[in-house]
Parts: sequence; C-alpha cells; structure tokens
Amino acid sequence: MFSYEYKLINDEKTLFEILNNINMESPICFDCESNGLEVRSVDMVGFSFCADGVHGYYVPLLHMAIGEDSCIRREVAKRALEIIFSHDLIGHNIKFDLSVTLHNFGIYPKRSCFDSMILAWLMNPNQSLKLDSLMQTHFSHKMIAFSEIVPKNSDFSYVPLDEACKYAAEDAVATFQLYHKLLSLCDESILNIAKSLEFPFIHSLCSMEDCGIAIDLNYFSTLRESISNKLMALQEQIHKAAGVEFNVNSTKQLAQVLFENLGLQTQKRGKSGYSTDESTLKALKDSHPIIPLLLEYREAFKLFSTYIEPFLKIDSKRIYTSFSHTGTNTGRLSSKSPNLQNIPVRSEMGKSIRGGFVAESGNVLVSLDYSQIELRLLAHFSEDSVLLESFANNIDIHAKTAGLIFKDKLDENFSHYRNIAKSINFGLIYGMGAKKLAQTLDISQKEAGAYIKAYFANFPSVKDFLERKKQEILERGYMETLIGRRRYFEFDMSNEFMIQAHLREGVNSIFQGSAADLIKLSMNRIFSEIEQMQRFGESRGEAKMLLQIHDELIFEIKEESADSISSRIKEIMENVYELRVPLVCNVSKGYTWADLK
DNA sequence: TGTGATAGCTCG
DNA sequence: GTACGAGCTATCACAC
Repeated sequence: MFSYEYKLINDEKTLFEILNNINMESPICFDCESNGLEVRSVDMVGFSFCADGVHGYYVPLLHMAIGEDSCIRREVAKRALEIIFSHDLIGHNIKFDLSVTLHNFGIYPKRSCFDSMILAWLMNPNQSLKLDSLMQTHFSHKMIAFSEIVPKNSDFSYVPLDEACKYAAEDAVATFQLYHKLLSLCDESILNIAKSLEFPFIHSLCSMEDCGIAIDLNYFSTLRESISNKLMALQEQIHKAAGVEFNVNSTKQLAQVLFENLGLQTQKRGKSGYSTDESTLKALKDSHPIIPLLLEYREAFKLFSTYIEPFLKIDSKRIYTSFSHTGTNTGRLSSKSPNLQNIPVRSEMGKSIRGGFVAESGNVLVSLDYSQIELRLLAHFSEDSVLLESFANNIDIHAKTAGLIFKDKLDENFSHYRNIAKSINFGLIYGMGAKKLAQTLDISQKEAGAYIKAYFANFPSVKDFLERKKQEILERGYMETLIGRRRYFEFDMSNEFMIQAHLREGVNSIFQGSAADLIKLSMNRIFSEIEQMQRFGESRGEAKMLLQIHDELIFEIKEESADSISSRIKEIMENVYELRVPLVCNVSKGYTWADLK
C-alpha cells in the first residue's frame, strides 16, 4: 500500500530547518520539475525531495501564477540544493535531474547516486521503466499523470501550485519507496552490478553529455552546398531516365516507375507491393541506367536529411547527444537527439560527414576501440583451443578461420575465403542460419550450409558452447553476461519460430551484453582517473571523454598530453577484466573524426 | 494539423 | 517467417 504526505515549502526558514534535520547518512530522494525536456535549455520550475519515505516536500522556483515573491529565490535554492547534493541521492532517471541542476545552478552531487529506473532495468530490461507503471506493478498505485495536470502546449510552470506540489511530492515519495522495494526484491548479483557499475556510470554519462563534441559549421555548410547540387542533378537525371517526373523519395511512386512503367523484373516483397531497397536495386544495376543513379541519390539524400541538415540547425559550437542508459535490452547504451552512434563511416561520401566533427584548438581527438571484442568473448566463454591460441598470439582470426575450413582451396583466392570466414564469424555471434548467410555472401543456401558445417567441425567447442547456452536459456528463461547482467525471455512452446528467435537473441546478448559490461567498466575507471567530478562545469582536465560507440571511445585531449594520456587509457581498457584471451585496443588520433582509425 | 505504421538507411 | 542491437527521416493513410 502506498501513501504519502505532501507539503509546499516556500519560505527559507522552513526549508533549511527541514534540510538540516535530515541525518547526513540518509539518502535523499530528489526530483526536479522543469519547463521542458532538453536538459541544456530548460529552467528548473521547482524540485521535490523525500528522505523518510512518507513526506514529500515541494520547493517552487518558477511558477507563473504566484509570481517570484511566493517562490524560493535562486540563491536560496542553490544553497538548499548544495545541502541535498551532499547526501547520497536517489532518483528515477536521475541523470535528467542532475543535468538540469547542473545547467541551472552549476552544482553536481558529491556522493553516490542510486536510480530506481536503472535498478528496475537491471532486474528486467524488457519491462516498462516508467515510474507510474512500476508503481502500478509493485504497489498497485496509480500515480497522478503528467497529462492530467499539464495541458498540451503548456508546461509545468503554469500548473497551479497546489497541484504541482501534490504531483511533485508524489514523484519523490514514490521513487523513494520504489527504490527500497526493488532493493528488497532483487538478487544480490544484480544489486552488485548496480552499485559497482551502473550507478557510478551515471556520472560518466553526465560528463560526456555535458562535454558534447565540437563541430565545424562552415565545413557542414560547404558539404550541404555540394551535396544539394549533386542531389538536384541526380534528380533531374532520374526523371529523364524515367521519362516522367515523380517524387524519388516515395517508394510507392518509385516502384510504379521501375516495375510498371519501365517494366523491370523483380521478386515481389513486402505486404504492399514491390520493394525498392538497396539489395533489390543492386540486383538490377545492369538492367537500366536509372538504377545506379537511384543508388547514388539514396546515399546522398540520406546524408543530407539525416546528418547535414540537422547538424546545421544546431546553433552552437558543440553538439550534444543524449545517452539512454536503459535504452537497450542487452546492456548497451543508445544515443539520441541526435544519435552520434551512427555517424557514417562505411562509404567515402558518408565518411565525409566525420570531417565536420573536430577537436577544439590546441586539442586532438583520440579514438580507442576494442579489437574483435565479441569474438574474444566467444574465445573466452567457449575455451576453444584454436581461438584461444590465435588471440594469444595476435593472429588474424578471420584468416585463421579461413585456413581451417577451406584448407585445400586457399591458394585460389585468399581474400575471398577470408571474407566468407569473416561473415561466418560474425554470423556466430548473431545466431546465423544458412539462409541469411547465403544472402549475405550471395551464394546458394546449400553452399552456406556446408560452410557452417565445416566451421563447426573445426571448432567443436564453439558448437558445444552455443548449444549449451541455448539449452540453458530455454531451461532458465534468461541469459547472463560476463558480470551477470540478465535478460529474460518468455517462451511460448507452441511457437517454434519465436523460440528460435529468442534463442538467437539470447545467445547474441551474451556477446553484445558482455562487451557492454567491459567498456562500461573501462569508462568508469577512466572517468574516475582522468576526470574529477568536482571539475564539472568549470575548467576540466586535460582529457575529456566525449563519446562511446559500443566498442570505441572518443576523447578530446590537449595536444601535448595526448600521447601519454591515451597510452594510460589504453592500459586501463586492456586490463579492465581478466579474460582467457588478451584484450587489445587500437589507438588513433587526429584533428577531425575523419582522421581517426 | 497531428499521429502511427511502414520502408529504408545509418552505425556497432 | 529464421542474423543481433539501436535511432532518424520520409511518405502515406487516417484521424481530428
């Protein structure tokens, strides 16, 4: 049963009386209300806190209806927040509250942070992590909905004070109670991951989000000019080749042009007619001159609309992403608004986007990426002697694989067979089937099946490991990573397709999730060694961690110390965890992101 | 004018 | 209907 008491605090004396009466060893649940969601631009409208699981206090800072005089003044609020931030803190998605406080008041907590959203995510990443649904699940309590008190196109600063107080106080008390409830429910191993890895990781993320990465707007303007010229020219050529003007971005219109007007032949795919995706177009590339034009147009338009245009709308020297700590089922991070984890790299035109991400004057960008981390984990888990020995001796693993499964054919075309081996190695981690491997390599399904068979004949312990894990997932209903992070699956035994899909997901999560474990451990170590939390918002140290892209970290470092600091980071990353194989990092530096790797 | 689904593409 | 994990943009159909 959930209940709470709420109280508005809008006089200074009461505020400090309450705060000073809280035992310094008691954690405080903290929640702030703002007039928007973009942490870098919003104003803190008020904040609530709870230290006993019963009383929720709301401190108004910016409420339109009552005016400044009835609110707590900023300098008073700052002193109050400094007291709160000298306690351990509890929050629900506390990264948001920390960022808003940092940007409004320039202060950052001095002690540990605990997060009920992260804890719930660790317990089961596949559940809704919203405070109201967790409260419904664990307390059968229905929270006041944000939409009930904030009309559309309005914001929290217009909410009548009493309602605001009731709402905000409920958030603080609910979070306090939920956090403790989850503590009582979760396994010790999950709690250990939370306390030793994920809770400290909040600070690593806050720091990266706060840093951002410098961009060269002139560079992007020039790129926009050349790509938009290119797009206009391509569009004209495409219309000419089609004999009709149409919207090239419309797959529907394009399908009509290609498969009806021009009479090109393809296999129908999808629910509503013809597919026009890249693989379909590539299969048709010699059958009509319009096809290569379309492929080029698609690539250029993607760069233009997804990257160049949005980046040019940013009116600051640096660009700031938001990392989602709990955005995946595997333990990985995700990045949004904008997503800086999918900046193009594979094609030359795509890579040009990276030239617009730069180091500020006097600095360089440094990238460190884990080499073959998922295959190293496969070697570690399976204890396959060939894999272990290859990694121990730093042998090219794809070449070694090719050597074993294509023994007699190797002389013919080495790089061809190395590529096949590479696809198989990737496929193992994805839980491949012969069909998809055949598609990827553009060979027959039978041939692909033979390759897979040849692989397992040469790597029997890999086969044993994968089958053992599938069996385990099926029996237990969950998988575990290197450090014990879990992902649960519900098996409907009447649906074979879903069973197989879950087993692939489960096996893949072992590698993807363990790799995430390792890089997060590294990031925490790097953060606490090279970045000092008390430097937040002021002049930072000589090195800043800017981005994580799953198996890679990007730093901005003062030029003169770049070499020494990056070798120290490399040392941390390579020694973060003892596996049965060495962990290896590649390091590169440059003035722009395009210069890395 | 807004919203959700679909198709397609970017990355690791 | 059989290769894992993400996020963004455009079009299109349909609601208000």
